[in-house]
Amino acid sequence: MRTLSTIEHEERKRRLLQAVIHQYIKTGKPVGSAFLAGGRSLDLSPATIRNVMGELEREGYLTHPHTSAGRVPTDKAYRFYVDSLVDLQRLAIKEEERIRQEHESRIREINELMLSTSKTLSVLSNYTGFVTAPGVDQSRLQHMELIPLDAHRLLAVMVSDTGVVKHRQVVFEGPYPRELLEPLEQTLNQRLRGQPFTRVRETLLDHIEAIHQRQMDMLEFARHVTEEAFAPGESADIYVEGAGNILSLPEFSGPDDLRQLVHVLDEKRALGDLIREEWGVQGSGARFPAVRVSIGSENRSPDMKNVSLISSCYTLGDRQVGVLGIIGPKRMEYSRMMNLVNQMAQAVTTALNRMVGGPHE
Amino acid sequence: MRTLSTIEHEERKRRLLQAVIHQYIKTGKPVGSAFLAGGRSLDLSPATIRNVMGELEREGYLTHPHTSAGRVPTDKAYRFYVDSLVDLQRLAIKEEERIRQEHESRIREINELMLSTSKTLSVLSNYTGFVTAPGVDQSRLQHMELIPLDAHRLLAVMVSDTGVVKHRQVVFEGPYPRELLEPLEQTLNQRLRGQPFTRVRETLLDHIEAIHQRQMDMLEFARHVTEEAFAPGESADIYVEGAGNILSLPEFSGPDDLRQLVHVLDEKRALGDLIREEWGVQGSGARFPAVRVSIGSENRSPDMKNVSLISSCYTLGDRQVGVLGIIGPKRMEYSRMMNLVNQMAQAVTTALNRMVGGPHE
DNA sequence: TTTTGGCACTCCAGATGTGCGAGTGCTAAT
DNA sequence: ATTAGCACTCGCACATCTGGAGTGCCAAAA
Repeated sequence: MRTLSTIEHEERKRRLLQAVIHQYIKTGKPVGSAFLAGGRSLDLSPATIRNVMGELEREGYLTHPHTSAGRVPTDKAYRFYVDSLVDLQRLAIKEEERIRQEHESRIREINELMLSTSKTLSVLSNYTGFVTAPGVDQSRLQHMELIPLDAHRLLAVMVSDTGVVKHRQVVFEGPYPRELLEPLEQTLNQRLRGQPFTRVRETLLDHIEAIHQRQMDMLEFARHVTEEAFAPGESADIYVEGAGNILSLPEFSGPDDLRQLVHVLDEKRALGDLIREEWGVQGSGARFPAVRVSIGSENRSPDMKNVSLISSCYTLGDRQVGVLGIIGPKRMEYSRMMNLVNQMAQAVTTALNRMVGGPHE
Repeated sequence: MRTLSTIEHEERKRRLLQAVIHQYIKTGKPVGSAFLAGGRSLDLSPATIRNVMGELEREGYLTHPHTSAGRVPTDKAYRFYVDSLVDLQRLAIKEEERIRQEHESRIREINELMLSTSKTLSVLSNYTGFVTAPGVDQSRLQHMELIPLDAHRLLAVMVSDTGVVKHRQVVFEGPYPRELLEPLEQTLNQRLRGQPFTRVRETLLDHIEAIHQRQMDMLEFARHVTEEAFAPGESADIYVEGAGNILSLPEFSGPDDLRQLVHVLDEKRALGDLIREEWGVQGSGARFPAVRVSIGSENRSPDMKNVSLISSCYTLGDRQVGVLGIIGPKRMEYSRMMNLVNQMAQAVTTALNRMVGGPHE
């Protein structure tokens, strides 16, 4: 029989590995040599396959659960698999339609958009879907309003250019100078429009003496309002849906793995940090690979060593303002899921830009 | 031996039942006659105890998991047990302190109050804690503001007397008459202040012709704003914390029970309805029993047949505006938990009233 | 009449054993 | 380089066994 060149050999190995992973993803059970020999794409005997699998195991792509079980892909194998999925072949039109239908109905507010998005992700993937709301870090103040509530409380309403509305009560010990409300509001709007949220507080406190031109009263008033309104608050607006889905998977039978996972989902703050970290590292500089995949131990959090995270970001203009994605088992249909996440990211981007731009822009 | 009167007999039975439940709550394992005989409070032989337990079983208070296991309390037994816990003896001062400390720090906004409350409940109980935000049904509109965003969008901000702020974008097809903003705002505030939220929409739409006095333009404008601003939106503001806690309990080992439960917690909307229903039935009319307990099958939802729900409501003035509580296994330390929930309800009531009333009232 | 000790009985839980099948690794033949 | 064949290894499912915990009932004691 003809001698195989090293290149051909490697190529075959790769094909075999893909077959193993593919099969394992489908069934979730360790896959043995006999089965693969049965499939038509590889035309080899079980014995040969065994040899190759042996190699792959030595190179760290496969493992045995125990001596006489089939092979199971390692994280390294998944990584290889995902990397080779550059194609990202278009979803069948049908599925694309499905996404639209499921998602596009009645979203008018940011809040609804987030809710709808996480739910859609969860339903279509059958795993856990999440979205982070447009981050305060990335947004700029567009408008600010001070609404008097009573003699010693007023409500500061802040609207960001991403369409997110935040509000905050400002409480005074005694009655505040009501007549200064409007002038202050004007000043604030003048100075703050377009400022990134993160800096708004310091900038303003730094330059607040400029207000002094008017009145001594105003100074204290302005300072207090600023302090309170822009005090760092609860962050981590993250929407999670379908946490239950993931629990019904066979691989999470042990109550230990399971609890870990729920713990992650429970601690939304932590989850938010994790996701932001994932996307924060390399800024929007790199021509973005659109969809990122973290497999098992590649994740920062050890609690997520048994799951994979597929995420993408959505943008407003050219700023990436939020992240969305799904959390599922390591063995999942990566190509479909990556597509789903990708589509959703685009959908959200579109929706967001239209919402903020208004219907006529 | 002396004859026992029926009364004495019943009394003993009761004591025995309590002992069984108590023990089962502690250990989670079926309790047998021998064990109870060992305890000093009952001074009876195992045989006698068996007899009595037999009776209790026939009356539906106890069951066998299988022929030769100890007895396990039924829902009926738990109900009995809870009903007999009228005492609600004060928590040890220490624990009361703990609640204060854990909870009272830095809550200034309703949102933070809710967050902090559910978290506190969860941490102190080690189960799952929840709070429903002050219901829209129970609140009245206190103030309303219309903030122009751009040529065809404005933001309606509504403040309820419970301190909850809602906002909503109103989008116009074309530009709206900006000069009518202030008059409309005034009119709205005049007519709507003090109206219950639930009715605000119809009332206004009914009487909207009254505005007609001014201008024809105004009519359409006002109608559109009203429609959009008060359109029924996402309801179910419910905060849930510590969903993970409950999963680590031995009784939820089977993935089936477990998934049910997570499902409930996942579907916050459903959970909210459930809870509201629980408290909606008999209005605030009855001198309120402060803390309510639903055990297993007493719950409306079949998904909750394996857990108990301990809840109480908090009030603003004399209106009960929200519900809080914990979800835990049927076998839990009812007296302690009921106390906890009770305390928390009082704490939230205090905080809420102070917040809304302001620091000087 | 009530309580109690005794006893037979039941049934689960855990330990132990067995056969089977799936899958491997190696070697010798092709 | 590939393949067939074969011995070997384990885990899994199943049956079997056994100890113990707990019951129900009965007859004796209080």
